Amino acid sequence: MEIDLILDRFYPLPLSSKEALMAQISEVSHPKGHKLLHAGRVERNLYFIKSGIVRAYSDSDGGDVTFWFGKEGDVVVSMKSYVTGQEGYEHVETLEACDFYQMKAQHLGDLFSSDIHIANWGRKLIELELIKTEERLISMQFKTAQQRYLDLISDAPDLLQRVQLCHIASYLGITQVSLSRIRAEIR
Amino acid sequence: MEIDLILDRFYPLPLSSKEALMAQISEVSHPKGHKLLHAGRVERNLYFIKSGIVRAYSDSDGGDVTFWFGKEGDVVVSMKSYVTGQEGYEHVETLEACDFYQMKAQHLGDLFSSDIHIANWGRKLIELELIKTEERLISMQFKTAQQRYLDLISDAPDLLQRVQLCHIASYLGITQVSLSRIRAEIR
DNA sequence: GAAAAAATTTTACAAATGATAAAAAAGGAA
DNA sequence: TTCCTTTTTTATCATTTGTAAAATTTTTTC
Repeated sequence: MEIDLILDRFYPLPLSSKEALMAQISEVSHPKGHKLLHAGRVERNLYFIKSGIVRAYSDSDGGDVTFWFGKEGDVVVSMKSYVTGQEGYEHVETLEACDFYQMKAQHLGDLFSSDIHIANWGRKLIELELIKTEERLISMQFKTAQQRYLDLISDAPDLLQRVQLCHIASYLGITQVSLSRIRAEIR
Repeated sequence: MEIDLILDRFYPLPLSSKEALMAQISEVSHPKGHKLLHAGRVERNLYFIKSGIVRAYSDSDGGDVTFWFGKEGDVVVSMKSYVTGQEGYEHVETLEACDFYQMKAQHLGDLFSSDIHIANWGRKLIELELIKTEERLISMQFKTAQQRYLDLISDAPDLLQRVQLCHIASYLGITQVSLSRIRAEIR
């Protein structure tokens, strides 16, 4: 997905603002398995996914817990790190070979201060992210694992083809064994 | 909490911007049990809590599920409704007699378009909200109900005094019986 | 303060999920 | 292909959580 299209996904930008954004963006590619963001660091870059798929995860007692998948058109940013300037709690790794559009968080911050259209574009981007997170939180709170799995395959059927089941299980908040049982029941 | 202090919680605003915001704000009070926002409606107002406590909840099969508590200084808004202009999925009701600062979403939108400081203030407000929601999602995914309860009483001990346990149980994603078991274990 | 209502806890049993280990299936490399 | 590694499924048992109903405590009302 071209950067031009990605930027337009969130909020209509005047051409001059879009160009100001694009002037700060470079392209970068990473192979499958590359770690893009590291928990415990203050991350200084953010990314838009041109192609490929990534996951965000946190360390836990018995392994890691995936809490987000990103694909073409999505923004990759260590939210905690970006918002508060403190160490982030998430790792992000590529699950396929990926192409990214890369930008320094500092540069984006500068644009927020100088261009009101970009400030509102950034606001909208975060607002949409918040809605999605809120909806997932609610579904974690009052849907069963089986319902969450069914929702997932209807919302993002390609995920099953592209992502290992162990990551999907942890994204759903269950063990891989439980997921396997659910899949067997449905069949 | 005075509106002046509330506005400053998120982002430093120049005096002129703060005054522009305050010019659009009026005060309103509601008794305990009042429904401030309704699921299924497009809500046109947002609120800052001057005093009191509220909960946001969604309808579910067997009753309602509380997914947010708001108290002094917090913003009350139907996020879905406000962001997308579509019907919201949440109800908000007062759990105590409450005083609010009220504002029309439309007016705030106008200020976002005309005042870059307010646009960035709004962005910061949402960013902080997103962090909180993300942290809760992660804790739902990889902490036990008991850990979540312990976190809650250390983060917001006053909640236990002010809110019924059935709401706290549903906020934690468990039944009231489970919560009761946890409380008995800890004692 | 007593009666009534509401909120919380307890109990017993059922269902769902987790932990572990082992088997089966799928995918990759020589 | 054939071997080897990784991923997924199956089976067993232990633990957690849910459901429903009763018992207890707390709060409200008169």
